[in-house]
Amino acid sequence: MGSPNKSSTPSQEGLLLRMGLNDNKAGMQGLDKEKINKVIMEASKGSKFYEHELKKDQQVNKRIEKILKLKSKITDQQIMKAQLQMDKLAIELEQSRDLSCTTVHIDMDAFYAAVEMRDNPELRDKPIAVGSLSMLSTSNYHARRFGVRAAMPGFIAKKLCPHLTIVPLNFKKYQEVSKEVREILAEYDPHFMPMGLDEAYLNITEYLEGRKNWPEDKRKYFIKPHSFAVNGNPVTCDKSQWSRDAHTSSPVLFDDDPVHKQTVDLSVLHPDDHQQSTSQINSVVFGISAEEVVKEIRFRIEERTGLTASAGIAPNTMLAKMSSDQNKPNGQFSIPPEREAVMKFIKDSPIRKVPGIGKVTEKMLKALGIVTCMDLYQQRALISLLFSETSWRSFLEISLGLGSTHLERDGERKSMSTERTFNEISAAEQYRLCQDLCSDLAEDLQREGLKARTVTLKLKNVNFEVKTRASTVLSAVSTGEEIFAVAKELLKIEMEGVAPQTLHLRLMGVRVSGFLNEEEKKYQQKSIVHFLEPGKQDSSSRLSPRKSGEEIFPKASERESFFNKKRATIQQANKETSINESSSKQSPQDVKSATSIEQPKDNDHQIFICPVCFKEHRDSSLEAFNRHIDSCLSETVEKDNAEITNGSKLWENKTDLSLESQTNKCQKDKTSEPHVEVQRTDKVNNSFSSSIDGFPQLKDNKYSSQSRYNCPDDFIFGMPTQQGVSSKLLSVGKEENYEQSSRTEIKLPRFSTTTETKSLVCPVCNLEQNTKDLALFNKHVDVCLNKGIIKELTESSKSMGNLDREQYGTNSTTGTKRSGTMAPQSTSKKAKSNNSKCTIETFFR
DNA sequence: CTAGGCTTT
DNA sequence: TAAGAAAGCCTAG
Repeated sequence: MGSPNKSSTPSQEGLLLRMGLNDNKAGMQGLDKEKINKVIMEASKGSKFYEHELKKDQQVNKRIEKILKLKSKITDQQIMKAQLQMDKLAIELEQSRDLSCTTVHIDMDAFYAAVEMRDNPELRDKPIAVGSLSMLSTSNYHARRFGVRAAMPGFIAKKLCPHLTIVPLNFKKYQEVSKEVREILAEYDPHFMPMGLDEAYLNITEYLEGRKNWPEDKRKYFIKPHSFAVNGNPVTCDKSQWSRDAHTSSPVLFDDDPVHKQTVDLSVLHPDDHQQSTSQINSVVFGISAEEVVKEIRFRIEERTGLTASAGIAPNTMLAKMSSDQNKPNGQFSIPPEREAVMKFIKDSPIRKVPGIGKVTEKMLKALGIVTCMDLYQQRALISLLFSETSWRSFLEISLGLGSTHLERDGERKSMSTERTFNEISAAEQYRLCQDLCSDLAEDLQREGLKARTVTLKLKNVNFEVKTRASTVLSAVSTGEEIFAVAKELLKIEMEGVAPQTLHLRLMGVRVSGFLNEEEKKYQQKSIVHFLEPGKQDSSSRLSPRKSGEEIFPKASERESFFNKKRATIQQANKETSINESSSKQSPQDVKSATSIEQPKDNDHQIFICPVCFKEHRDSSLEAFNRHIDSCLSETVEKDNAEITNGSKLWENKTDLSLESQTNKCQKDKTSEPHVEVQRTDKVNNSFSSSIDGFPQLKDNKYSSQSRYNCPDDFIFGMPTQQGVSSKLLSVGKEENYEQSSRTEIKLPRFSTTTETKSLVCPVCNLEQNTKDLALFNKHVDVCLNKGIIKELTESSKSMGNLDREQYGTNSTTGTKRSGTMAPQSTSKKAKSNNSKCTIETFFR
């Protein structure tokens, strides 16, 4: 595939490949391909997009250079040793090869386009694509011959194929059709795994077992007289088509296409049939083999939806997916469950066909002379020395034709996001958009009843450069306001970073991740309730997260600057007394005692320190203290809200950006924070961004450290905990101590109230601790935490590093699910030297 | 943890 | 005029 195009320069070729337009998938002639590439180049050249693609391409080239340099340093001896190791591993893998499963991959042909064609007969003979002038989701096979492909902008497609009809997306419809298909699939495997709307994996092993004994009539299907009611217009199919080929209900797709080869006729449909004779012409009986079952599935899909599907049958998902690609459209391919058959198939398969190997990986491997899976196997030693362990392991498995044999139940969701591309907008509009994104996201989030700990802002500038900024907060978020509170800060920081310029964005996105599990949800809810209303048990009244942690606290930069100053003061005083202990080595215990200076030692001498004003409150009740905090906070909250409203106003009415209102606002801010110097420029956007909360810009922000302070929840019980006073503030200094203390940064608040004497549940082990002594209880929690950390450490050390010696002893399971990404990064020097060292040591173990 | 990247539909 | 959205995983720092 993809014989090199002589007319393109290497870089062009690479780029076109990257753009996904040059792999000759639709089977065009070389000449056509050349023309196509030329048109694409002309349409692309000079665009920002193209420039960015070039840049990315150069980055990949750099990576390749790096890897080649590494390669040149590898000695024959190293290769030999690696070879032996890989072979040893290969043998292990071989032993665990499991051919007992029958996996099927079903792939609807040109799905969206096919649906549109089905529903609009006028489109049938035309090249069409689904999407917009800016982006196409898919194209029909007719259009593909012109080089029109998915992920290509429509305006370029139009240049390639002026008669192209572009149909707008109609997601609801596709979802409905997809649902119909899924209903069929579920009959063969109730646990089938859908991948998007048009693909699915099935494990039909069990089904096949049961079907063995099925009587013929259970496998018999009647052929519908083919007329599809399409939007009220019955479409009758050409009779001649049907008498010739009962199963091509979509002559639509392939009528003039040489690919027609795959249309199934009755004789092909059940080669092992005995039944044809007895049944009428308009019925069909399917056999009991996997092939027959898959034919049946495809037949039923077509009968039901009028759309064709391709399928692959194989002993594992990787092979099944590759197989389904083999005879598309409207065809199927099967790899018998024999090692020999598997190897025969894998041998000549280009690595690019392997799911998980994309353009970049392909290019990198190609630079090493690896194109087919056989190359991949032959170069296994080299690969093991050049790529990360995850990568080379997966490469080895690929080259042996191994893949996961069971379909993992779709686990819990890991993240949720929404993003939007737009024409350039002002800073005020950017804030507003961010707000919208957040509330959209919150809707989805609440639909699934999720709360997230990490909020990530994604920005793409007009040069297509992508930036992400994340912040993890202790009090999980779920409402639009809560998410926005975090996202806004991230956005603000970015804006300030370029001030007095504005951000020239073309996309903004918000993502949330780190979802709370059920227990954590309950726990966090409880903590908040306790903080806000100690003594009251009515948690239901608090279910509205309007007042959850993030919301009621001031915003990040305010906290940052404000708390930092206060903390610095305390720290200063603190240092002076404890400088000796903290100077040299300090155990985690020491860190804690140093940091817990404000923690009450026992019930009798409670000293609360307000996290807002930092005043001490001796001998006051927790209720009174919390009331104090509330009042302290209410100022900042008010301010916050005012700002948000202000921002919205700015969005709605730009004329309101008068200098006067700005000045007022700044003055107001100044009153609450005397140290603030608000920058004012003539540019509306800038004054808006720099005065959005009236705080000075934080130069050289490092988000990671900053976001650590973002969350005031370490004050949730009125006391700063270890987390709140990170090593950075206390100048613990030593790296290991920092590591330790940050490791201990488990998102669990401490209990420092003793007003309630009911039993406490350890947040780590979940066991009730019948102690009234908080110090004791906290100690227990510490022990519990340490246990967890130790466990974590041992586990992570096990799975760490390249060629970790442990790994050679363990037999890896065949079922290993390969992730979507191989991301074979060039190994760092350090890693490499470790790598070979381990290699040698391990091997002679 | 954070940031950037790769891959997939 | 015009080059997507959503999600998962990997890796380096």
